[in-house]
Amino acid sequence: MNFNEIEKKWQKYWLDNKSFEAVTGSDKEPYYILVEFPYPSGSGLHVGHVRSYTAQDAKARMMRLKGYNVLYPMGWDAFGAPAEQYAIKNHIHPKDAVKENIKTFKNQMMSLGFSFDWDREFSTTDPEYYKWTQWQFLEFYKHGMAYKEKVPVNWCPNCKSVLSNEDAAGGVCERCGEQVIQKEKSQWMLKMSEYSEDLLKGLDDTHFAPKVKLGQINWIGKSTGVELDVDIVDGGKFSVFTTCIETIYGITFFVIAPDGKLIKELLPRVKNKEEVLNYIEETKKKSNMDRTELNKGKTGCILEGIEAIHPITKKRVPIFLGDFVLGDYGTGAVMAVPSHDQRDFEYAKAHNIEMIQVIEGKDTTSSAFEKQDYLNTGAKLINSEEFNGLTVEEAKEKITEKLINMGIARKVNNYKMRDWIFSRQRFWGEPIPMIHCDKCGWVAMDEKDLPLLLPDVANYEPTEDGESPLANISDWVNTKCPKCNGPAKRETDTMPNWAGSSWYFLRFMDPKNTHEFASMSAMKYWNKVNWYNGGMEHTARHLLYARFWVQFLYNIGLVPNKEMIDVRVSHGMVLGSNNEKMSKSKGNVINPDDIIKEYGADVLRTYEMFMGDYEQDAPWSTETLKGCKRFIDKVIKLKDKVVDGNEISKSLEKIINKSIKKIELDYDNMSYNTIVSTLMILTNTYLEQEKITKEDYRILLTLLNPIAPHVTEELNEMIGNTPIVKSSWPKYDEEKTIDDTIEIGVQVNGKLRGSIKVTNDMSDDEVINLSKNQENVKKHIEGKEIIKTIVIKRRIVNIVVK
RNA sequence: GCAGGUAUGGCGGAACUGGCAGACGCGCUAGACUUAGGAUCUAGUGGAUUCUUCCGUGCAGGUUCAAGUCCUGUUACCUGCACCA
Repeated sequence: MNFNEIEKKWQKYWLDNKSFEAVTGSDKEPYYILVEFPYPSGSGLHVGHVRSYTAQDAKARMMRLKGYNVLYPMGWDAFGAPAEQYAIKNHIHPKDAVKENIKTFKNQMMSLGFSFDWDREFSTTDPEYYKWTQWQFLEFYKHGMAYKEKVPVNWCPNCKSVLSNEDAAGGVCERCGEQVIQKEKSQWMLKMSEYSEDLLKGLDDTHFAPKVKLGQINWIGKSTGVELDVDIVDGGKFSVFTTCIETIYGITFFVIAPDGKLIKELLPRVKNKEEVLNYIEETKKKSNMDRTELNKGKTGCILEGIEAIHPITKKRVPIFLGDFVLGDYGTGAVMAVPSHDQRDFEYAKAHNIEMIQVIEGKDTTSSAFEKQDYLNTGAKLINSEEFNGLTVEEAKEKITEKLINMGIARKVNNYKMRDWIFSRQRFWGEPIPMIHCDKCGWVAMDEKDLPLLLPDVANYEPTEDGESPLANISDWVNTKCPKCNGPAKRETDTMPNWAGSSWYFLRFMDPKNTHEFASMSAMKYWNKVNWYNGGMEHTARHLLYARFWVQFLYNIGLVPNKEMIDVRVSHGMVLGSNNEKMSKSKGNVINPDDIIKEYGADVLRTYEMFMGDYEQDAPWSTETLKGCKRFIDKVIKLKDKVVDGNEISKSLEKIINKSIKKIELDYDNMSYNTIVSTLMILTNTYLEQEKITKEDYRILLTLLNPIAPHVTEELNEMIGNTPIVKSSWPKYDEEKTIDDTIEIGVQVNGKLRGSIKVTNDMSDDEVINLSKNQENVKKHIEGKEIIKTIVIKRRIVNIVVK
């Protein structure tokens, strides 16, 4: 059997017959299965893609056989740095590079037989698509959700571009690994922080995997506490945020952020201006990395000439500057309680500041007694006037109450999640459809003029000064103000690559729509993405951006649900055979094309499903792959045993029914590896038979079809059946999944001593008698007193003796 | 440091609400067929053993007639976040 030929044959058949067309509005029940669309990079499809695409493909094919109207689409996330860099490196226009790469990817996907509805294909770089990305940006802008602000941003000196906090995680550039530094730049921002609470609450309406939900919760980073006003001697005040208001009597100093607004206000009153300014400058030079990893020493200096007043005791308290306080979190200032916070403790030691212990229970001369150690332990307050003797939990309430009554505090939630920096100094992204006019300021482009196309130019490399390459193209930049018609300039920054992927799953529901990004009726029909799969590396950010985007659209009435993704799961990586991440430098990369050529797409698909727990990483093993080839060969060999017959063989009835049931359950649990092993067992059982009927064979082929679609279609055709793709999933009969007689173990004192065959109608007494008559069991209970006998139906017998 | 996850033969991994640990596959051993085998088929394969048992799911305890599974403690590795007040 020439698998290359039959694979091509069936791929053509499916395409010609539109076998996988998803029809919006069909009477069948809709089911939307999604995989993350890839960056069409120059290196082609990775075996990791094959794993998740096959898993979802098998699910899609199975659901179609079960009668669902399945939407399983594919497209291309082709904007962004990887495509641009590839183009620069290979000296071609990104547009052409992307076209080329998409072709490669699509061919590879075709050769794997994925059942995508190719009629719905699009790329985020298509003007017909990014027109709507731009249109949605304007919606953000019109609703006050997009704004431009000069902010200290993460800057990658190598890529010459601004990075979002997410892209600069850990203080290094996500793309090139270069150290990120801080730079002030005027950037478009989306007010994602306004959605913190909604994004948190919305998780309840989803069925994301627990670890995925947790990832979201961690990014949002909610903490509940108290914002407290603090007066300054000789006038003025500032606020601090704390989650430990119970330690208020332990305050011995305040610390404010060197990069925050507060210090700018206070600066005129500071006496040691030079020292303070020096420290501020120093902080600016430090990258994120320095502030977190390399420089945990508690640097800083006191603000001379400024003192705070303790809100309750009215004592004078010094104020310090310290870069362990962040300007953009909370109020940019903290109350420092060195006895009960390790950072404050270290700072106090470094600057010789006194400490007051206010919670009893630990010696605080060498380290702080922190909240994670005292909370919920019944620890009591000391040195806290009328609150002495209260537990921490009681004091938290009482002190908060007192401060609120005094009018100097309020309960506040803070979130780590910041606004989304939406500007990139890049060529290869969606142009931001904004125009700056000296008279009118920022003006949104007219919707009618969208899409704002990227200019066709030869030079698209980033400029030295960090401006977008678009800034050099004066034809494009110079335009007229939509408001006053005077001379104006276009925004030259482009959108981040996360933009296009934040709503692509909506477009798939209605990809050809020319007058809206997707019609409400189409979105209502498909309702939600039922099952979304992607890598763990995207679960935090991409999912958060996409959910934010959708929630915004929902709030302005443009999508039917606040959450448009119901189930989200993440697959494990395919590692190299040495158990390390596949990479060119390690020489452990497996190219799917080579495997398809040598073993066929069906074997590769089967193997990737079989290789291990779907959510866990798994190393590549060509040996195991060969085992899967043997399995497929066995299925082919079975054809020689087939005799006419439209009934299931009596001898196979049980195992067939059991297998169908097991496989359905496994699809729900994403246990793809046990689906394959169940099919292997079924095949092995068939092989033991003298003859099998056409019906036996047809059922096996149908069950295997979602995973190995080509060879099963071919074999099915050879025995004269209509194509599986036009048939339906076999039904099982619950009654026939139960064996009449089974063998169960017999234990004595919990140790296995024998086994017996039992039938369904046997009474417990009969089972016990049978057990006791077992040779080996007899030996172990002889001359001993039987204390207890436990019979678990169809499972086990345990005789307890003394 | 914080949060989460994982730990089962030589290897990848099975084991539903606690109920015969090691399914299935790889590898290995022996045999058959072969000029040949890196093809195929058959049998075996957790360890130890006095051949009947004993020991075995990271480690130490506990609950139970019964624990990979539940509880307490602990170790190692992986992932994410990381001076977030």
